[in-house]
Amino acid sequence: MNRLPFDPVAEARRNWEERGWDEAAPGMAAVTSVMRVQQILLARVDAVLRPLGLSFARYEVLMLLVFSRRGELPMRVIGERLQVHPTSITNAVDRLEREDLVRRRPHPGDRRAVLVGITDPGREVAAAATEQLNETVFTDLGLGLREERSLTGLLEHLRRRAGDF
Amino acid sequence: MNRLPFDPVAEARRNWEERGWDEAAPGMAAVTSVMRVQQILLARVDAVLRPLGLSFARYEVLMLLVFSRRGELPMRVIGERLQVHPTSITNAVDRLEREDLVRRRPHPGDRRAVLVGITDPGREVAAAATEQLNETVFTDLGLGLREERSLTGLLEHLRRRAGDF
DNA sequence: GAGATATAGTTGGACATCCAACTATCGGAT
DNA sequence: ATCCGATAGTTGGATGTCCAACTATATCTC
Repeated sequence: MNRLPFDPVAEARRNWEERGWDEAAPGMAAVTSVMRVQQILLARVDAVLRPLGLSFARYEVLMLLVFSRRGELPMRVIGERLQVHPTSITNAVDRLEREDLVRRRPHPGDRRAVLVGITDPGREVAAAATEQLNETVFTDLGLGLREERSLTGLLEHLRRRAGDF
Repeated sequence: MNRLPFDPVAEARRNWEERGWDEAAPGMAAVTSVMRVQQILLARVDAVLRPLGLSFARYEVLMLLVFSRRGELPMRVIGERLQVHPTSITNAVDRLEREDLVRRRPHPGDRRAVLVGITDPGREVAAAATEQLNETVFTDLGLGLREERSLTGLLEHLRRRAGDF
């Protein structure tokens, strides 16, 4: 991916303001920035996870299970926590199960529900992935600690307002 | 989508710190936050654009052409500006062309290259989409102006460090 | 100026996400 | 107790992204 000789977001904002859309320009710039940064970060994360046979979504599922009391959760809870549609969870769990990293079993108390439990190989892969992500991506985002905290705080505010939690 | 009784990002950070991954915790929180916010914003934008038959990617292509001198650009330039793989551009332009919003023509100076030009209907749709996005999404992100600027600034910093521009 | 290398764009395949529709089960209202 | 709306999960289809491989053309190198 080539480096551009200018900031495309700033360029877009300039164009917005030129047309008199001043009200909307800062929001447009923020939205566009988030989209691009997500692309950048996802690419980094995926590069680490791909050799391990994981996507970011599947990694998140594994970690949720690792952090759960009994190493298992109903599908619904996973979907809620990751804020994605049930179909994405079905898909992710299908793939994880195919590689023996998780296992489905019927929920004892609710015959509609399915419990997903992490396996020992699942724990191993999750640990390896976390170690590499921590080392390679999370400890060096290209921002200082203060900036990272500030960024996370602003995004938290937005998420709260959006009804995320 | 239901509201969670707690902040999943803060919860994840707590889990990270419990395991002694303090170094990586802030970066993990920042990455996770960006992913989630991108999801939220993309959902809002898509909800506006879907009735117009556009996706955010296709909208970006149209706006790039609107802002260009002659209303046309080579595929390569579009891909560079939007920082996506050539295949995504091929896909986006295919769809836009199918709906007569853009048109391909051979590049006069380089027989490998293809110029993409916006049509009059393309300009109309782009204008309608922008009006609605400005009104519905961009002017109310759920952050104050100061916060929006701050957010955009932090993300700009990250993009610059990542080699975006 | 011929051959190696790089670049522009497309194609096919893998994968992830969302939506709509469906089955099965649960649980509340009457 | 029964009906009826809500809930859990899956399936199929559309969309979008990335990657690897390919064709065609341009450009660099000697």
